[in-house]
Amino acid sequence: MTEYKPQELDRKWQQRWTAERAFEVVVDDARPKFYCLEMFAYPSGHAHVGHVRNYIIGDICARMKRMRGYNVLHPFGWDAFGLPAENAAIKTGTHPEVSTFGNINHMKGQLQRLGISYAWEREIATCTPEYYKFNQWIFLKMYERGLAYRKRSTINWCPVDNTVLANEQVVDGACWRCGTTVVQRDLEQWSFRITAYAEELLKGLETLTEWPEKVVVMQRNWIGRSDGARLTFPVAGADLGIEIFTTRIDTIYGATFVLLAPEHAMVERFAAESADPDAFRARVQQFRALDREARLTGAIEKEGFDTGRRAINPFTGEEVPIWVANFVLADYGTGAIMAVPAHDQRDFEFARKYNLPIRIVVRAEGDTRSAEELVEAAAGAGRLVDSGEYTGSDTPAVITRMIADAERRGIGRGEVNYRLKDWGISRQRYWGTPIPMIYCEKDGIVPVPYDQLPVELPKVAQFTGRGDSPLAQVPEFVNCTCPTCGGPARRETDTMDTFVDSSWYFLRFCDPTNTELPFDPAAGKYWMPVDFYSGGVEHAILHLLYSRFFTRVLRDVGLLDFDEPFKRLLTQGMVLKDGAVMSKSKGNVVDPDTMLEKYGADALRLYVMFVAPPEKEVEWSDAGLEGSFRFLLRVWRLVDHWAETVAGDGIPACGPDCTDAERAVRRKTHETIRRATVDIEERMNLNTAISSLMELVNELYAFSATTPHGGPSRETPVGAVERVQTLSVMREALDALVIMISPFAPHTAEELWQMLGHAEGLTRAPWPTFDADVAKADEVVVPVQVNGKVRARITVPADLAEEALRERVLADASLQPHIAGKTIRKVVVAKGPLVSVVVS
RNA sequence: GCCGGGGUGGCGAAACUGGCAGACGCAUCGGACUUAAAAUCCGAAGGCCCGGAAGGGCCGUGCGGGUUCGAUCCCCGCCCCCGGCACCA
Repeated sequence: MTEYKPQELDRKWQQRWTAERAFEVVVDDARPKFYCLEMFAYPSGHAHVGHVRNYIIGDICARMKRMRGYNVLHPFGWDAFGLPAENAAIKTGTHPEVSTFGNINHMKGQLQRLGISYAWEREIATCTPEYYKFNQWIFLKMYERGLAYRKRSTINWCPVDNTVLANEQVVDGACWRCGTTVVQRDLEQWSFRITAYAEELLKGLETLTEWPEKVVVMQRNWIGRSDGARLTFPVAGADLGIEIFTTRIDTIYGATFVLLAPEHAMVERFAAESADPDAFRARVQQFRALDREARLTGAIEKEGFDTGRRAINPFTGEEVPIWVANFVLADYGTGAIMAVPAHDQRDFEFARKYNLPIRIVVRAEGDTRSAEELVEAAAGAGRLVDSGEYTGSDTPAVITRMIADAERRGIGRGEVNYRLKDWGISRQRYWGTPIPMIYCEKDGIVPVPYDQLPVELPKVAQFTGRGDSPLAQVPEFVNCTCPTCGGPARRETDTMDTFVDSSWYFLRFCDPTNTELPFDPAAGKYWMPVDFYSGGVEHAILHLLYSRFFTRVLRDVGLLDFDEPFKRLLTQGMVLKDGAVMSKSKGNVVDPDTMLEKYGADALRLYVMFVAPPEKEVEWSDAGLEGSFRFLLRVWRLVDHWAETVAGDGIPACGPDCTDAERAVRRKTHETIRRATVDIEERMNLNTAISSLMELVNELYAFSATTPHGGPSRETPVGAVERVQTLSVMREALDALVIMISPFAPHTAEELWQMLGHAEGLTRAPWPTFDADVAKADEVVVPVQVNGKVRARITVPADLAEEALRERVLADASLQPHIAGKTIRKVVVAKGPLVSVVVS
């Protein structure tokens, strides 16, 4: 018997694949393409089995599709910019570039040792000028289209380190490094106008039929469309109007006050016009400060104060007080609302707290409570009361009518609002893509001309973690000439959010070396969209939404001719150890290399796919890995036992003269082909695909034991001679088994494939085809239920007619005790087949 | 609070969405091989009860109802767990 040495096989076949460039691909219009992609990796240094699970899932898919005849693009790359490398530089002084490429190098080795079939010649790293040049290119296209613009927004600022902090650098409201309480600061920053595509991004979700429902719902909620109306409440005694947004115009007769966000523009005006402006402003400031602190710790108490001004309800003509309230959001809707305490829980709490009037104007059927009796707002639909001409109308319908009336009277209009906000992309960091903009005293904001891209990161920079943007401290970078007037100018010193990098990298893989464009549109047209995309749920919203946004922008720029980048999405579950997510800080990581040394890549791959379906979380188990290794050994012994006899020439294809046992083996073989193919290709239930292969192996062991060769655990007796049909059947079974196991255990399978006498490698061997005739059984066991309980099983010819089956069932001896002397009410023959008898 | 997804043997799971619940594996136990052990091969195994045994009976997919010849699957009402959003007017 040949010994199974997985580590040697790993090396041998990995070298072979590399030498043969087995996974490289070019555009080929003659073959159907398949783009299989796993979310690229942040090069943190070491991949643990949790990360690696995702790459294995993608690899099973890629390898299988190759054998199914597809031209498979399966690339990999690195999401290489980011804060951790810069933080490390601040701590250790190592330049981010050095640590990043060191990490990439190590992780690439890990993936190669796992035998993941990547087209490595297409590898990209987002931190290279060749890549980020096109971040800048896309930015400029956005700028031209008005999709990139400057706006004031709030950032976290550490007053001691004098630096901007990312949200994850703020721990319990304090700076991660020095512990100082973080303050908010307003900065001019670049934003992408993703809201311009809000409706399209929402609509597009309906076409994503191969995405997990969960992710679609999360995106839908994130975009948060809400249909309502914008109405103007004139300010009493002033030539002013407060615009409010409401989804419940039907409750307007119950609007007993108006609320402004503390940041609302009119607040400052009211302050200035008030008797004591300073006191007024102090109160507003107090809210803003309280608000911020409370947000950091959790729930905030609703608070507000009366501005002393009054607004006129445009429907009732009634004057109502205008208050400032801390819970009104400045950046949603208009930053002002009409408060209807009877029918909105927040307004209700506010009104009770400050003794503001509560007026019921919508009643659910049978509800006769007075406003004083309410213990919470009645937020549901109902019939309007005390609502002038609208009294007696019902909630959903009356909204349309009231909006139309408002429009006619020029006091408002229907409006759609989105929760989705524009995407602030400026980061005051070094390790990212420089934003290609120039500030000139004379010409203002000037984009860097395309022929001057990329704006490269200066190699030298101080990583102190203090002060403004690190790039602002590099004069050679900052000082430049204005492209328009040639005079002295300053560069933008902020870099881009790394989500920009990952919003189009899948397009770059189509044409990774293009120096003129992000990618050749023809290559994009051939390879895109990504047919199968897998990665963690943590990217369910941002990364996937931004990618969908970029795809549409690039479509409008003329580079693409479709809307959605990812056809099928799989969100893989995490791997837990001791019930917790693996992380370096918890010290519970399982290092794939350790497992490789012990069992080889294939056992690890197989185990991780076998424990549970890919979407599910799994708990790591050494014993489980051991079990998968045992299964591979079992396969190895089986093939090794038969290889020599079965590999020879002159063995005919399986013919009609098989014994029952041989036919049973063929049946199992084809049934396994059917199940494994569907499980891998359609259902992505990789665990059940493996279990069906295990069943086949078990059956082949049992069959072997009945042949002159004997079972695989024994030496083949000298002079054992098999029926030629046995050899045909075994050859068919073993070939199919080895091919089908190869996506999971490619190294072992290649070796076995060679042992079975195949000269060509396995990576593009044709996937076996299912033959329904072979798989069909001649006899079937039919369970028979009496009043819902299985009372007998009868064996009948598979093609027995339904009528004959009924007769056989009712005549069956083992059933008699259950039906004798009773009246047969019904006999149901169900598919399966299964017979259900109803007696009484 | 709202929105998703789940609760199946000792454990991971399966049942291809209304048709034999627990495939496949892990752990366990028994047998074979071995001087012995490991490895390997073969076998047992949801719970309770009857039987010496072969075998048989009842219960069983979080809980309570319903629809159906038949429910892990569909419907109604609860309980628990895991994710996401969280004053979005």
